[in-house]
Amino acid sequence: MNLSYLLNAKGRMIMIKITLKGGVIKEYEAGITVAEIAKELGAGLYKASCAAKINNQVVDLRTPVNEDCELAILTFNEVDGKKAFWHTASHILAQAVTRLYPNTKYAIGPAVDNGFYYDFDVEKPFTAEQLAAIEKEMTSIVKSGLEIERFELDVPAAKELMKDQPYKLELIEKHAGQGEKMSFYKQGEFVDLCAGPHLMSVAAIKAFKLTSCTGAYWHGDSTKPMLSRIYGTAFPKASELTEYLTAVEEAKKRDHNVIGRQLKYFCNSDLIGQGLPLLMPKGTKLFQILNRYVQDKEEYEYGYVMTKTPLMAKSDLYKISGHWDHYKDGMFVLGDETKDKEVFALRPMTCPFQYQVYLSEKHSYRDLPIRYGETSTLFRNEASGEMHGLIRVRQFTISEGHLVMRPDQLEQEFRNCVKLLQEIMTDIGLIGDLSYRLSKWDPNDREKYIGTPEMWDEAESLMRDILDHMGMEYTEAVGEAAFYGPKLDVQIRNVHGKEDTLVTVQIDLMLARQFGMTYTDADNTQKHPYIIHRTSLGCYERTIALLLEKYAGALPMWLSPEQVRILPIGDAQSEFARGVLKKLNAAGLRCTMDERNEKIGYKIREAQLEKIPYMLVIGDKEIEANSVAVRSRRDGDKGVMTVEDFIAMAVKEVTEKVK
RNA sequence: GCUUGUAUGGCUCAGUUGGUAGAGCAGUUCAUUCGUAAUGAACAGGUCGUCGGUUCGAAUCCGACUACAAGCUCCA
Repeated sequence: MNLSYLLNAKGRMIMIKITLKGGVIKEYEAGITVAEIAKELGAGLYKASCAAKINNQVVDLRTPVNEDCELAILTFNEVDGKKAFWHTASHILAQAVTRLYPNTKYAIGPAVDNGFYYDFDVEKPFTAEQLAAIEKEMTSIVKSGLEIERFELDVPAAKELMKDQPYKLELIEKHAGQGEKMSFYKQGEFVDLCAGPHLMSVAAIKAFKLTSCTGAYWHGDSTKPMLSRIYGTAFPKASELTEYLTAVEEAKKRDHNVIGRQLKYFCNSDLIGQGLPLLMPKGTKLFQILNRYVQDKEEYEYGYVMTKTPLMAKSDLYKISGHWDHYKDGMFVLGDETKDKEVFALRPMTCPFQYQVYLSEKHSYRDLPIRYGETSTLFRNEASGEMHGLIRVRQFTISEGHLVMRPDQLEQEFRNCVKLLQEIMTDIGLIGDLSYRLSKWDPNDREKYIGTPEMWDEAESLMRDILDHMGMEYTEAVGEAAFYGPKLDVQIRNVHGKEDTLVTVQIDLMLARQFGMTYTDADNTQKHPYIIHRTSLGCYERTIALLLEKYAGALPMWLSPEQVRILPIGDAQSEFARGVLKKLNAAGLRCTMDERNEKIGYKIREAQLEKIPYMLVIGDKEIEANSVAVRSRRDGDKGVMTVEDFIAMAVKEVTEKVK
């Protein structure tokens, strides 16, 4: 290897200045590797090092440093350190699998948010039973402490090395045009085409666990073959692994799909069908509370007017809107196009319906914006494997709205939509769990979208500008837009870590043209309005699911279907207790009474398990003092107070929406 | 739609190598009127998701379908 570039004119080693964390500058000979620097800085740091950043670029520990730079050694405590750690774990997994199942073709194995996976092409997909054996093999690999070497090959040599690995060949082919060399990592007999970075040896992956196995399409493309994916996670210390696994188990206990059924918020019926949950009385009450809250807020604070439009329409409507061409697979079509004179379809979105309301009269620029709101039930024929509790269903009700406006009003209206949704998310307590995503179209997949590239560029840059003006933090995602325009998607994770869109605000410059929607401007010309499609609370079913998970079923007082339960000790207190019940109901509190002939401990246990915020125990002592003994589900016995004091306290908790 | 699992009384689960089902909770009835997370007893409740196959015999083995779970794809 020719290292002459590391020498100066006099043939002496060039010294370079490296700025470390905290601004410390150290001098090293050019060509020193990051790992050597880490070792020089301290054995502990070297042992913990996973990767590094040179001038803010993530690099492998083996990277030679040839010029002055800023250097940060990354350990498992940094995100990119974790990624390298997990990526190395995925190689150990692949090595174990290829040892146990020599005919395996291996595809890709990256780090993900909380661990790693590796995709394999095997004759029979892996099942959970096989994971233990694979883990055992992984353990022996880790114990062997194999060093991990990195090397590079040109394309022909890379292809020769990977000649038995079709997926790797495909990846090499994909990168071949870029003129770069292919990098490989080798640990013992196992070699993988891989961009890295990786740890120096397999020995650090002490605590790991294979968590699940499942199918996954090659390149995430459902037309490609399905591979067998194994998920796992790993940590530097066993205690951290245990902690993580315990946290995952704890999170699953909050699963709305479990507690929502347990607490009788919803159920399903085989006879009714998949993705069609039934809201039970408690779920319906919660729906009603949220719905009234949203409708009032939109009408009285944000200037919305309400519509109530049909749940279905003739195919003609969807042909104009573009749904027939772009969304038909997702719709429930009633009738047979080839035979019936008229074919109807249940609506998958509200937009074209509210547009018809707009179109029913002439509009002046002075009338705008018009903000249409609707508690709108929608129907989407999701593929059978996609349903999930209340989060993904075939019929759902959304806090829907369409704002029709002049272009000059767009920014203000958009800002108000975001403000509204943030106020609502603050009130219900989910604000801290949200992330924002600008969902853009995919210019390489024109089929999926209507409109011209110019219109898309305009709509997307309008949205980006507004978001930037607002100082919002957001990510951008290609190919996530609606077929008619870009979206600001408000994302949230469920207990399984899966991300879904909770709320969306969309800019639509296209559909007004399709439908011939106009207003008369000040210069007496007809113009197409801009439209914002938006939700505020999102869809009720999904939001209810996330609320149940957030609070593990113990909803805040203002959202609780049953806020107070009165528990008389015996029949003797019934009359007094009924009087208390009346007063509480009159104060607007959702209150019931448990008059059953049961012991007080039994009644308390039930109310506690049902997560009723307050229990009022009434015995002779309370009657005598004209009071109630208050027990909170959170703090237990809170002592005795007068009915009036309790009402004042409870009402305050409701009005202030205490979490 | 795809991959892997799962499916036993309202709920949570047992059911050993195939010999037509068992518990706890919930329910009903009776007794108990009780002070901060389960009073006691008795009774009732299931052709083991559906359909078909193998077998003298199927909850148990095989197949198809339906539903549920996690993941992939898709999506609010």
